[in-house]
Amino acid sequence: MPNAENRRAARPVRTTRRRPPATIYEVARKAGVSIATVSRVQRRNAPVAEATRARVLRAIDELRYQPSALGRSLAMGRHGATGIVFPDLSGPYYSEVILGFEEQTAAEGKSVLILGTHGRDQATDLVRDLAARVDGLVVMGRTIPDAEVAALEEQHVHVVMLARPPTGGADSIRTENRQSARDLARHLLDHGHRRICFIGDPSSSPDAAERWTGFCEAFAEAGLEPPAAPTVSSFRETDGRRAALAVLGDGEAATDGDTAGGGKKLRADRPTALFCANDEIALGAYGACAELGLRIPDDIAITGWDDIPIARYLTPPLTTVRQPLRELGARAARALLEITAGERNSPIHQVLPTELVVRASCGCERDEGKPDRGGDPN
Amino acid sequence: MPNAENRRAARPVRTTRRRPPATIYEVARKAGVSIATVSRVQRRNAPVAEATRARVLRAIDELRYQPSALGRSLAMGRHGATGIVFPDLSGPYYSEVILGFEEQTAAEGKSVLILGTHGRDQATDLVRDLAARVDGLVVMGRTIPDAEVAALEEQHVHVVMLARPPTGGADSIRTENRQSARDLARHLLDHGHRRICFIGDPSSSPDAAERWTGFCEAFAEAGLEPPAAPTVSSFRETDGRRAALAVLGDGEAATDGDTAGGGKKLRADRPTALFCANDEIALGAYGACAELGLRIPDDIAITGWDDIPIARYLTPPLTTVRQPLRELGARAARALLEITAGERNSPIHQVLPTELVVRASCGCERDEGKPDRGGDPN
DNA sequence: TTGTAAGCGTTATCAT
DNA sequence: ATGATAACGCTTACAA
Repeated sequence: MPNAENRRAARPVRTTRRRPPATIYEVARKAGVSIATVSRVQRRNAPVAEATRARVLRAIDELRYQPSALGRSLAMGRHGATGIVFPDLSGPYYSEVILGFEEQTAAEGKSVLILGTHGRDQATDLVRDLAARVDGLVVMGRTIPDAEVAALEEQHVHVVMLARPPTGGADSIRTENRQSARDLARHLLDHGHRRICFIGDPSSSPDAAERWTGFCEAFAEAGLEPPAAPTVSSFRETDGRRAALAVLGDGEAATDGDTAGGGKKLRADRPTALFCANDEIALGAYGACAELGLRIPDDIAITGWDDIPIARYLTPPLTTVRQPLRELGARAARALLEITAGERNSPIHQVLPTELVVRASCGCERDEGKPDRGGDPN
Repeated sequence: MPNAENRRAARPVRTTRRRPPATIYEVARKAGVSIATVSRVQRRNAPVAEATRARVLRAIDELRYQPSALGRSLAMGRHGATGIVFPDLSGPYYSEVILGFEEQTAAEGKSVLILGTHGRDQATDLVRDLAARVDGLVVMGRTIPDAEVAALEEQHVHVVMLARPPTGGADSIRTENRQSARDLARHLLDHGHRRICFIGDPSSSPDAAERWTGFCEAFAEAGLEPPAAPTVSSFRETDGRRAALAVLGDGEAATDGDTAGGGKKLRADRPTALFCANDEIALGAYGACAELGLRIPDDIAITGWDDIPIARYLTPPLTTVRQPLRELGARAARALLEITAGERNSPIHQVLPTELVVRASCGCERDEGKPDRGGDPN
C-alpha cells in the first residue's frame, strides 16, 4: 500500500506548511457522524435531520473540506467531464468552436478537456488517453481514423464527430459546404470568370473535399469543363501564398522567406479568379497578388471561406462563406451532453447552414457593417 | 440560428450492445496472473519475466484493456492534468495563450482542462470545482480574488498567476506593460500630439492599469500634464467604438446599433490621438473615425495593444505593442509543471518583454512583412 | 519474479 | 434518520 507517512512528510517545505486536504472521514469524525451522513449532506436529495446537517455543514466549513473529484467519480462511474479534440489549436476557427463548446458544457457543470494532436504521430494514443478521462468527446475532422472512432465507442466513450461525415454510431455535426461552394463558384462564373483556380487540399479534410466537389458542380451546371485538379495547399497563409504565386507567377522561385517574390513575371494562362478553400489561404493569395502587382478584384478575383474577423477589414474586403462556428461547437456540446446523459440512444446528424458573404474581392461593390469580437481581457 | 429540421430521426436502437470496459482484474484472470503483475507490466520500470509480460500484453490487447484514469489517479494521488482559467474565451488573445499552454502540457503527457468564467457570479465555485480535478492551475488576471487564490493553495492546488502580479506563494507570469506604454505614449508625443486620449479601463485588469500608468508617466517625463482620467471602455470593439465616438463626436446619441453614427459634428476640443488599451478597442475607434469622417492618421492618430492578426491588415496598418502570447501560455505551463513535479518550492515571477510595432496609424510611414497564422483545419 | 492485500475518497445499499 | 460496509479500479509495500 502507498505509505501515507511518506506522502505528507516528504515535501521539501514550501514555507506555508500545508496539511493534506481534509477527507470525508475527518469531517465525519469532527461532526460526530458517519461518512454516509456527510455524503448525504452533500447530495441534496438525501434526508438528513436539520440539526445533524447543521453540525456537518459546520465541520465541512471549518475543515475547508472539498470532496475529492476522483473519489466521487470513481464511485459514481462518471467523470463529469467532456473532451474536444482538434488536429491543431491555432487560428480563429478553433477558438470560436471551443468557445461555443465550453459555454454549453460548463453551464451543465461539467469540465472541458481539450487536446490538439498537432500532427503528432502518437495522436491515437493521446486521444485514447483523453478518452479515459471523460464521459464523451468531440473529434474534429480527420484527426483520427474511422477505426479508432469505432474502438473508442467500444470503450464506452461517447463520441461526436465534428466537421466530419457520420461514422459508426456516432453523432455528427457539420456545416454545409457543397451547395455554398457551388453558389460561390457560380457567382464567380457569373462575373464572367472562366479560368478559376481552386486552392486547397480536398484530401486533407471532409470540408475541403466537399468544397471542391461543389466548386466543380458549378462548372458542370454552366455547361463548362471544371478544372482538372485543385492547386494543393494546406489551410495556412504561407502555404496559400506559395500556391497562389505558383499559379499566377511564371515559376520564378517563390521561396517562403523570399520577400522579393518571384519577380513580376506573370503566367500567360494564369487564372482570373482564385477560389480559396479558406480565408487564411485567401490572405496568402492577397499577399501574393501584392507581390506580383496584381490588383484585386480588377486583375484577379479572390474568394475565401470561414469569414474570419480579418476578412471584412482587408482591402478590398473579402468575399467569403460564413460558418456558424460557435454554434457548431455549442451543438456538438449539446449532442454530447444528451448522449452521455442517456437521453437519446440513436445517433443524430446535423448539417448547419452557411452563408455567402459577398464583399468586394469577387468584383462586387457591396460591403456591410461592423462586428464585435471578443478580446484581450486584461 | 440554423434550423433543427435536418436532425435526422431515430434509427432503431444503437445496435452494438456494448459490454463494460475491461478492468485490471479481467486482464489478470485471462493472463493467469495477479493484478499486481498486470499493473507492473504497464508501469515500465517494474521487473517482469519476459514470458509473463508477453502473456499479459496479449490479454490486454485482446480485451482492449485501457486502464481507468480514475482508479489510477486515485491510487497515485495525482490527476495528471492541469487547468487554465480565463474570464472569457473569445478573441485572439486567449486562443494564442491556450495554444502555448496546451502544447507544453500535452507534451508532458498531461491533460488540459479549460474554464471560462464569463462573468458568471459563481466563478469562484467553478474554479474551485476545476481545482478539484487538477494537480495545478493557471489563473488569469482578475478572474478570482486574491483570497480565493490563497484558499486554493490551502487546498493543495498549485496555482500560477497569468497576467497578474504575484499573490501569496504563487508563481506569476506577465508581460511588460508600463515601459512599453511609456514608449508608445512618448512616440505619440514626439509626433507632436498633445491631446492624447487613453481609452480603456485600468480598473478592469492589472495589464490595463499598468498601461495607464506608463501612459501618464510619458507626459510627466515630457514635463506635460497627463490627462486627468482615462476614457473608460471594456476590451471589446463595440465598446471601443462607443468610447471613441464619445470623445470625438459632439455628443449626438452614439447608440450601439446606430449605424448612422452621431452625425458628423465633431468636438472642438477633441483629442488628436487615441491611445487604445488593446487592438479591439482600436478597431472600434477605426470604425468611429470612419463614421465621423476623420482620416487616420492625418486627422487623428490611433494606437492599439496586442498586435492581433488583423492589426497589420487594417488601413492604415495599426501601430501597436506585440505581446508574446503563445510564449506566455507556454511559460505558464512550464512553471506549473515544475511545481507540480516538485522540482521547485519557491515561487518565481517572470515578466516577458513586449515589442513596440510601429506601423502607419500613428503617423509614421513604415510598414513590414507578412505573418503566418494557424487556421481552419478542415 | 510474482502474489497478497491495504489503501486512495467517494457513493450507495443495506440494516438498524 | 443514521451507521456499517461493500464496491469502484488502481498502485504499491511487503511477503513469498
